[in-house]
Amino acid sequence: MRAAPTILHLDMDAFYASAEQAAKPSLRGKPVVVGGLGPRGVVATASYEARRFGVHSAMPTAQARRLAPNAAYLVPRFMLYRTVSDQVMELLGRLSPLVEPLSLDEAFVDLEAGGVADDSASARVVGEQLRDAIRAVTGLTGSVGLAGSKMLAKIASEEAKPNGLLLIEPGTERELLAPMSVRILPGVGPATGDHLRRAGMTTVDDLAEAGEAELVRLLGKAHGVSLHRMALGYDNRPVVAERDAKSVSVEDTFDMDLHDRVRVRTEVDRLADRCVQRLRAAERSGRTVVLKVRRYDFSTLTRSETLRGPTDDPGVVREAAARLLEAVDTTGGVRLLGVGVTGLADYTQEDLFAQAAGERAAPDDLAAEDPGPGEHGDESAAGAPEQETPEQLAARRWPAGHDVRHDTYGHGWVQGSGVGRVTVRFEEPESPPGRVRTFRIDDPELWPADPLPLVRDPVDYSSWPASLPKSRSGPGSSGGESRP
DNA sequence: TCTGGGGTCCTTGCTCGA
DNA sequence: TCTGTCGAGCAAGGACCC
Repeated sequence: MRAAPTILHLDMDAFYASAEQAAKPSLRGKPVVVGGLGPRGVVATASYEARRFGVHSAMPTAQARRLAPNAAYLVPRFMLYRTVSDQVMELLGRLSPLVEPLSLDEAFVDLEAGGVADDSASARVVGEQLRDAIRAVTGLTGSVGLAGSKMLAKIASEEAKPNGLLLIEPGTERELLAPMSVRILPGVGPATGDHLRRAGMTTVDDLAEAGEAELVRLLGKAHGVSLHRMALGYDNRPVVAERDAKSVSVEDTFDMDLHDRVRVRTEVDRLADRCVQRLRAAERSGRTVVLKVRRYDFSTLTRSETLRGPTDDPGVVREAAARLLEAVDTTGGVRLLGVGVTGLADYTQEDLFAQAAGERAAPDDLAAEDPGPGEHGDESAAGAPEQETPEQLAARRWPAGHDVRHDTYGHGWVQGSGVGRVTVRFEEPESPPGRVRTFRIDDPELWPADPLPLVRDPVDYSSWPASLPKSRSGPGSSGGESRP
């Protein structure tokens, strides 16, 4: 427990919303909500300005609109977020070979393994320089937690938010954790939190005092043992750089419940094909096919079937999913369908009989895949404009927040669209806030465009962190500020 | 108010073979 | 031959995370 605080946890602040504000000058300082905009959408990220209205992640977008009617509502643009995330991960990779990404905006780094820090002072210097580097390269802010374990580093970055750094000194862990809510510990969500509260435990100290046996009795072996250890500040999980995926799945929630059994079957086929596309892109195959059905009343059930060997054959997955669907009662309506594959392998040991049957039923035609109703329109094919027919022009969709280019007015983004019109604000990441113009959706001068870099000429960090840990003279280093 | 999508891990219950 | 037991594999669901 007295390990040097050389585990770093980075958490980008309100990542998707901040990236949108950086890309769109007119949104800076204003409430921004990124998420699903359909009738059943939920909030992925809210900017700090939107959070002041009570908007938060996982809230239904309809509810967010009631709380913050004047916020900007945008659909996620994963291509932009992935690009920024790659830049951040590249910086982390300069610090250590042991970087464990948790998502696009979060990662653990083992600084000691990278030889850039071995005590509190050097770890703090690295943390400050990293925050400066991220700001210089991406234009965004991130919060850094430093501690002797992953759990404590993550708690530290949470406490440091937004735009801060917190280092937990060895020996102070217990004292720091004791008064905190049990919900601060990883693995304690709403259900476990309620369970513990009913047993009279609300703080981390309550868990530590309760003892391992009592927690095991309440929560089961694995959960009870690990929770008690964490309550005492013990967590020796290593930072793991490479993690193999264990499953691949796709799912869609429909704007309206599906009642037609034939339509349900069609959607399952479509999901199976999308799932196999993802599987093949990862160069994997899988042995167990899982069908997920969420019914009209939000009850969710899964059905699975294990094949004789792993497959990446769309026909085989489609047929297995269809067999599983046969056993599910869908009267009353279906809200969500999902198809997944688990038991992943790097090779295919095809069930030859099943494969042959699949080939008879449908040729291997994934190239003809159609995107389906749940596709988010993300990563629209931007690029060299080609001649479009009037029908194609009239059918174009302009998702809110996506980039566009107009032959006359230049680069902008979609502020809204409807009744045959699309409203565009013409501005770029490093321009002043721009003005708004409205066009017909089939305007032949208007094109989907790729996102622009958030920082046009970033500081060169290619030699960073050569000078660590002795000095803090890394490029762009301003010393930063840290809390508390 | 009405709850996304893509994952991971754990628990429980059942079956089957040694 | 029958019975009990144990572990592995599978299926389903729940909780959690970002």
